Amino acid sequence: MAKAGAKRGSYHHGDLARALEAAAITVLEERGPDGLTLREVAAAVGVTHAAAYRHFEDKTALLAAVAEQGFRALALGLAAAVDREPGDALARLRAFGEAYVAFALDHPAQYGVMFGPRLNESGRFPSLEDAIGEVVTIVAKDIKAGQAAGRVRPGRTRDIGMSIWIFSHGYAELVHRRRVKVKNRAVALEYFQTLFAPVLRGLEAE
Amino acid sequence: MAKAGAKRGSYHHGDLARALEAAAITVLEERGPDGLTLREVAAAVGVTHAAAYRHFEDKTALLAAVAEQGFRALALGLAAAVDREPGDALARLRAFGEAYVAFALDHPAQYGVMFGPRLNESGRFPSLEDAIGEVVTIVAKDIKAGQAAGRVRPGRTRDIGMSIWIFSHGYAELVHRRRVKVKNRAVALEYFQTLFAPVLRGLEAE
DNA sequence: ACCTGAACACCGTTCAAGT
DNA sequence: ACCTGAACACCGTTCAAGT
Repeated sequence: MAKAGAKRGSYHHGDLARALEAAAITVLEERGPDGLTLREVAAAVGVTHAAAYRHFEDKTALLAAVAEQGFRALALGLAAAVDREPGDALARLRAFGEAYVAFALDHPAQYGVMFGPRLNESGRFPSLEDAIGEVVTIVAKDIKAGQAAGRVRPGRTRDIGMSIWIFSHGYAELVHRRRVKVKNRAVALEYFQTLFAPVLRGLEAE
Repeated sequence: MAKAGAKRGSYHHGDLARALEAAAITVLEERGPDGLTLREVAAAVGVTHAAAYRHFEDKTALLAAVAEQGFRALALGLAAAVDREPGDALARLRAFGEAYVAFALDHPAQYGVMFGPRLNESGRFPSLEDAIGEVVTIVAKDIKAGQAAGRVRPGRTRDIGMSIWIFSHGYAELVHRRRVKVKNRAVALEYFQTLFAPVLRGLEAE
């Protein structure tokens, strides 16, 4: 049982670290954020669970790697969505929020790890912090452009970015917890637009 | 070690169920949402961990009871805060959001349980659902009053309530995860007001 | 009726030992 | 240098046995 799951080649001289990260994401999306065990991840890769400790200090370190990879993927997705948007600064902010929610909906378990366990207490994993910084940078850029164009209300750019993050994250969270009830992905995104529009209106220049 | 913690009286004919709930909340706020074990809760009450199963079907059921109690306390706090507010409907909505965030900040671990583990998948714990309903009812009442007074934008009451919930929850979540950086409770509440004001402005009648 | 004691399967972590 | 095997302490859950 422990050696099921194939992967014939030995990981001697392979990249076990990345193989474990990838397997962790797979297991995560199958079993949910709580069901992840180091032992199953190792088994999925065809290796003893103790082998993981050669590459990750502990289970938290593996989760931090998964979270970091998630934030980098999120940043790429957000940048692409914003660049794809032909409208003005406000339209780009709307696209940002929608792409953010879409990522959370499409990777629920990974998103759960990104925000779930209190990773990075006491500043372990500085590269995780860097990855989060990328996300923040993306909104900030468009908010400044919007302010320069007189479409977004003046004031601290960071505050406006936070508001957008808070609302997008809060929405994704409550959908995951089934407190916002939506039938499917399409409806979830549509309902987000409905709720997000008035919020954005509050962030417009008067 | 297992019998430390005092509580001289036998729980034979006492209310072990509620004693376990109370102990769970204490342990939770000390150890954090992840560090809670059934065994430590039982030990804190002076009972074998197996005894808990006479009162709760499993660990999840105990957590659900903790969550339910949390939602009821939250509803009481929100109702009190709103009633204390002398201003108009919008001021009451602001008071609602602030009281919501205050509760989350003051009971971080319990709040984590209320939204953390995927409790209540497949409709176990219907009374938990009831408790959540109380919270929703409170906002709805004031939104309707605000709409009647022409202060809150017309449209689906539920949507506006959701937006307020989403923003308050999202803020509390990101503070807990240290993604919103604030020095202390007072600053956290003040910063919430700063961010919440423009959002509320978007929900005003035009 | 309510709780204890002991067992079971499972987990994260460690470490000597193999190659 | 990298992985295995076996051990350790701990967990949730179950159940026969005590009172």
